[in-house]
Amino acid sequence: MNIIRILAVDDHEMTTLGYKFILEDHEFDGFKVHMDTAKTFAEAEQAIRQSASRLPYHILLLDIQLSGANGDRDKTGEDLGILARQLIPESRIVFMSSFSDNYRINSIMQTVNPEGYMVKSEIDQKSLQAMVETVLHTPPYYTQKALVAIRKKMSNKINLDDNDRKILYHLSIGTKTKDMVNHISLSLPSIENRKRHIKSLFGIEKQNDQALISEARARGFI
Amino acid sequence: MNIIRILAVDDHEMTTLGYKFILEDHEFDGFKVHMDTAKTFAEAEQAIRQSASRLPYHILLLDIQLSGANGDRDKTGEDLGILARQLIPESRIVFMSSFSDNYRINSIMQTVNPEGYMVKSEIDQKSLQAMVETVLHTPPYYTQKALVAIRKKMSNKINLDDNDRKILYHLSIGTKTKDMVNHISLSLPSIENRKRHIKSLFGIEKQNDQALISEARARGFI
DNA sequence: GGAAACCCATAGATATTTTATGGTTTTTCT
DNA sequence: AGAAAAACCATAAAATATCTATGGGTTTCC
Repeated sequence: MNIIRILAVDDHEMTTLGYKFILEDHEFDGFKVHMDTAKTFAEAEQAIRQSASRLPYHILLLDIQLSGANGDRDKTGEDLGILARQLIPESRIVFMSSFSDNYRINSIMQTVNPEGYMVKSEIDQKSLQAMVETVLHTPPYYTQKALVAIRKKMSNKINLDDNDRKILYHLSIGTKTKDMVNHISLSLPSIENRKRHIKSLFGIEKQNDQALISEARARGFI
Repeated sequence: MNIIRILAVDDHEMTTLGYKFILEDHEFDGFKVHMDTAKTFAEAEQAIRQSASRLPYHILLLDIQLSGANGDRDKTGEDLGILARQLIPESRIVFMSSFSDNYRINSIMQTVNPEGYMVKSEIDQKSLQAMVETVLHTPPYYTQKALVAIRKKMSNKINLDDNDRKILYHLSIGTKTKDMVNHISLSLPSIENRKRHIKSLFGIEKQNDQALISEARARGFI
């Protein structure tokens, strides 16, 4: 009987324990699951590094939010995913996220390109088991809410460049336009111009930033 | 008991009949299916137009390839989808395609943005029924091979503009570079420049068109 | 071997983007 | 309400990028 080795990372221990019980108890066709768990970025990193030199994990289940040990701006599950892709490229990576916000999903699809993405509210026993099967044999596996975000992005004809996206991102987190010059290597008038340009692409000429933000959100950019 | 009205369009009559038997016989939760079928673009268009003024179809199942009556370059299922979106915007559209080629899927996701996409080799009784349920209640529904193409596209950081994509498309169908000036409003040197540029984006500088085609295919552009 | 197509480089012409400047309107805060 | 801050807008010059014409070299294919 083959053993599928999984590492589950989540700062809520109950969550990883739930995964562990469900998957280790289940009778898969031709294999059994063995699961390790980690609660912090550091723990997870160590586990991944160790596994890299011996037996790489078959699957990594990563929460995106990892509350830091000391509370400050900490490494996320996304960083962990990027690291894992380098150290153990054969491993399948699945994100288990509380939110299905578009900006996050888009970013993760580009930086990590995971084999799976599950929105936590949609996870149950059956979907967990289906995820493992699918990810091992015919990835990818996405839950419904993740699919909705992905569809939104795919159907989008407008392609903004990096600077445009940065502008939208900063708008969304409340950065003032005049302060964006410190984060984006463009002059103030250029940023204003681009905002105008994006508004016209969105069909909301002559409206204010609030309208831009909500339209960008509706279109899945943020 | 509610009736869900579906129009299935496919030039192979056996295919639509298969859909009809499977879905009309199945006991859904709270509704029954009634299915009309059409074999050609013209038939389908008429059915859609008629339904628009009375009772719009709940779901359209569209094949992409519709062999024309007189054999020449004909309207496709994609055109039908675009038309249907205008005439009966509330209807759910699902493409039933023989191929999962990326260019097609990308194009359709942008022009029609269907509620579902099924690759025919993956269709069976169970998935058909699941598709109907999902598309009615929580779209979208994509089969596995469609998902693979979608994932490939999503994970792609590089964004090419319309002309770039046209160049790749024409390359893929064997158009000679010097003949592309007839299909793309650019001069020959510009097209050559763009090819070079795309190659550098793909990391295959100084290689020939064959390499470009296969790289573009690997990255899901064609 | 020769024609056709591909590949490459240069330079002038075009188009687009950025920037500086100066102003008006809206929002925000006291 | 009134002042300050920030958002908006327009113009023109500067900088950049893109396109095109031209003239080659190189590969591919009959």
